[in-house]
Amino acid sequence: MEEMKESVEMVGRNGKERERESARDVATVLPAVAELQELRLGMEIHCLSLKLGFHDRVHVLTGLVSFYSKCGEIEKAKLLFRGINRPDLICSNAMISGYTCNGQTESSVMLFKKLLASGEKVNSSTIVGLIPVSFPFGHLRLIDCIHSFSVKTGIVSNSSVSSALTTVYSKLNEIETARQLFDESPEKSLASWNAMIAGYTQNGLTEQAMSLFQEMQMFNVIPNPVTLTSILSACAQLGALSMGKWVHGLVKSKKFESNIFVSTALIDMYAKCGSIVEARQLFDSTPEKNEVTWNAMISGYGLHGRGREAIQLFSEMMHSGIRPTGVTFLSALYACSHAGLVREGNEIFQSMVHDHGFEPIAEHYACMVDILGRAGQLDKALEFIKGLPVEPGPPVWGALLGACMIHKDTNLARVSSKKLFELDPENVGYYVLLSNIYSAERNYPQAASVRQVVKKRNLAKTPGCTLIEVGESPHVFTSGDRSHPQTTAIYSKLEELTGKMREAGFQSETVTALHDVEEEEKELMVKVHSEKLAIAFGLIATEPGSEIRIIKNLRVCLDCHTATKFISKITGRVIVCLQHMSHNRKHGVRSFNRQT
DNA sequence: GTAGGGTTAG
Repeated sequence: MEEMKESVEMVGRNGKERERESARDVATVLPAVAELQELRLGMEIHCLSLKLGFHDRVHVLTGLVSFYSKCGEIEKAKLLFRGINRPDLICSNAMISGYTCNGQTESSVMLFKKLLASGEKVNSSTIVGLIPVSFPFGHLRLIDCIHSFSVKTGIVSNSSVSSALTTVYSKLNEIETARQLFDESPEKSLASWNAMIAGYTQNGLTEQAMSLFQEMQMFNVIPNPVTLTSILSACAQLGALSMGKWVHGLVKSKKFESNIFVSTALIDMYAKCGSIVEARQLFDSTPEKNEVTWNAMISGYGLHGRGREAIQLFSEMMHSGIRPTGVTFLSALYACSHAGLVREGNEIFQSMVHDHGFEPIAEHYACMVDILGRAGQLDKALEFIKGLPVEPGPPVWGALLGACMIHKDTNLARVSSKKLFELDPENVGYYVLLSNIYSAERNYPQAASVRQVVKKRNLAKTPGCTLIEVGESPHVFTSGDRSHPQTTAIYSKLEELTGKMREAGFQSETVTALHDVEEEEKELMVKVHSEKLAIAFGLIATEPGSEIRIIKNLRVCLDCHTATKFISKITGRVIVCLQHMSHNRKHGVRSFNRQT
C-alpha cells in the first residue's frame, strides 16, 4: 500500500519529461489497486493523470475503465469509455468484462455485437469477459450461444475460454456440459482442473471432486491453493477429518497457510468435521481474516451448539472493522436458535435491521421463527410471521413446522403444513414431519394418510445417515443398516445400551408410539437408528474414554438428542454430534465407504 | 492496458 503511494508520488514528481514512462507506471499500478478494491487510491491516481495530462492515453484509460468496473463504479467506467474516440480491442474487452462483472449482461452483449459488426476480430479475452460467471442465473440461453460461438470459431480450444465456460455451466448445475468441456479441452491448464474440481464440490459431488483431484496428480499437475481450497470444502461436506488433516499437512508443506481462502476453508473443515477447538486455534493464528473467515467460525460455533461463543465472536467481529454480511447475521441467528438464546437472537435481528441497515431476506425471517419456535414460543412465532412485510415462503413455514414437531402442537402443525404443501409440494421433508407429529400423539390414521400422499405421489425422501470416523476410516450408517462388517457386535452393543438407558430412566416416547406401526413408519425415524448405530460402533471401535464424533444429515431430531445424552452419561464418553446440510448429499456419503 | 480456477448460511 505504502509502496503504491510512493510510486504514484514518484510519477507526480517526475512530471512531463517522463510522461510516457509515468503513464506506463500508472497503467501498471492500476490492476493492483483494483484488486485491493482501493477506490480512493485509484481515484487519486486518476486525478494525478488528469493533472499531468496523460489521462487520454489509451493504456491509462483502459486501466481506469477496468479499475472502476472492478470497484463497482460502472457509471464512471462507462463515462470514460464513451469519451474514447476509437477504442481498440483491449479497451473494448475491458468494457465488456466491466459490464459483465457488474451484472449488466445486456450491455455487455450489445457491445460485443457492435464489435463483431464493426468487423473487429475478437479474441479469447473478449469471450472470457463476456461469460457471466458472477451472475449466471437466467442466462443459460446466452451462455449456450457463447458456447456455440466458441466452438464454431475454434476459440473454445483456448483453455481460459473453456475454463470459464466450465465454471459457468457448473454454477447452473449443468455439470455434464461442464465435464464435456473439460474432457474436450486440448490443453488442460491448472485452472481447467481447478474449475472442474470446484464445479463438483459446489454441486455436492464430492466423490467426483476427490477422484479428479487424484487424477490430476497422476498427470503430474501440481495442486495450488485454489485446488486445495475446493478439496477442503469437499472434506468439510463429507466430514472427512483424516483426509482434511492430510490436506492440512500438504498446505503446511507448501506454505499455503497465509492464503485467506485456504485458511478459511481449513477453519470450516475442522468445524464441520467436529474439531471446533482446532478450528478456533487456526482462526486465532490466522493474521488475515475477511468476512467469510469470521462467518465460517461463527457458524462453526452454531453447528456445535455453542451459542455464547458464537455471539461473543459475532460482537468481536462488529468491533474488528470487518463489515458483516447477510451470512454473518444468519450464522449468528442460527447459533442462537440452536442454543435457545431467544433474547440475544432478537437483539441481533433488531441490530441487523436498525444499526446495520440490512433488509432481511426469507432465511433471516425463518431463523427468527426457528429461535422463537424452538424455545416453545409458538404464539410469538406465529405473530412474527403474521407481521412480516413480505409473503412468508417455505423456509419460514418449515421452521414453524419443525418447532411444532418439537413442542407437539398439532393444530399449528396442520396450518403450516397446509401452507407448505401449497408452496412446495415436492418436498418430502414436510410430509415426514407432519406424519411424525401425528404418530407422536398416536393419531395413526392421520399419520398413515399423510404417508399415503408421499407414496401416491411417488416422492423420494432423503435417506437419513450418520457418519463416524474411526482411525483413518469413515463409516456411514443408514437406518437399520446391516451392511457393516461388525454388524453383530454393533447390534448387541445397541441392545446393551438400550437396557442401560432404560434403567437410567430413558423413555423413548416417539419410538414406543411407533412400535405397533408398519415397518415403513419406522423408516421415517431413520436417523435415530443410524445415529445410534454409529455411536454403538464408535463405542466398540475406539479407546475407552476417547471422544466420539458423529455427523448426520437430517435436521429432524427429537428422540436422538436425549438418547445421545444418556449414552454419554452411561459410558462416560464425550459425544460430539453435528448436523449439517452439506453432508446431505447421497453421492458424497456413498463415496466414503468406497474410498477406504 | 483487457481475460480463466477458490472459502462462509440453508
